[in-house]
Amino acid sequence: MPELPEVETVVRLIRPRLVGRSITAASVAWKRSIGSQSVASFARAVVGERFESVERRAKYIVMSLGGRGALVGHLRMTGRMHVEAADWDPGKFARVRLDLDDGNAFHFIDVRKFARLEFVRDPAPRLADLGPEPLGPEFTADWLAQQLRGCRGALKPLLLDQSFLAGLGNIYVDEALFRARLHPLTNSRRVSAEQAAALRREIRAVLGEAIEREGSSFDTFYRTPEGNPGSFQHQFRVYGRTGEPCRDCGTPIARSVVGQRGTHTCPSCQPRPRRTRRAAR
DNA sequence: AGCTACTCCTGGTAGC
DNA sequence: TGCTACCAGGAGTAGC
Repeated sequence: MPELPEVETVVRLIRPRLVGRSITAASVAWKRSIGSQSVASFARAVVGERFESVERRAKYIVMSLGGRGALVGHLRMTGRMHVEAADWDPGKFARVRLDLDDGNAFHFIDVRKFARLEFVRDPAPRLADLGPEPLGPEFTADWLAQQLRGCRGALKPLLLDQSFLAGLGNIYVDEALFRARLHPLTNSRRVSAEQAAALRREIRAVLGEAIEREGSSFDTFYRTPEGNPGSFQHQFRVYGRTGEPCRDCGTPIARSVVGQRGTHTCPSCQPRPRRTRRAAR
């Protein structure tokens, strides 16, 4: 499922094909994909507008349409974006199509219908609650250590909270926690300054490496806008490796549930915190 | 504040 | 082969 590296990959690939292009027609095959706006008013809002910029903020894709507004996209689990020649067939999961003035068409494709592509006059309000970018300058070891000291809950749900830190999802949280040798149930308040520094370093490392490899494709869903799978799934150390030997110590990777999310750890490299709350299942 | 549960969805898979 | 049941999960929301 698209997390920060996958969204970044999508943005980098579609940006040069969209910026400067104008929308000549819009059609919507699944109404909820565009949020609560009617298809007619969505089409009125976007047709004739020109893409000025395509940027990523956390897992959102913000496509600015002049001063008139913006398209804000979120791929959730199975969303995809393509810019292709007008006769390209987007398949049965096509949800929104925007024809462009250069003869291409932008396609918003989504199997599970959770993804959104909404027109808003001002994207700022819906991005206002997001925490800092993990690859940005605000995300320092000191900042993380200080924030963690002020929180009480388990580490993993906090890292998944987009208002705390914006862009991580289940896969990269599991990978970063493993690399930092921290158990997902560690109480945030008990993370030392050294551990916070390691966690910050590993979060940035795992995201950076994943972007280099154009994200992770371990199922049939995520593809780059060129239709290629990413390759970071080959670098997974714990995610999806339940029962397989830890690459560092050979101990079988364990699966548990933390915060209703499948969670993968090496029981030996990431020992459970001394004073645990009840582990979920 | 921090939990839990629920909602939205459907392809893939396990079990029979 | 064909059926059913269940699973995955990002984010928003509600309730305790």
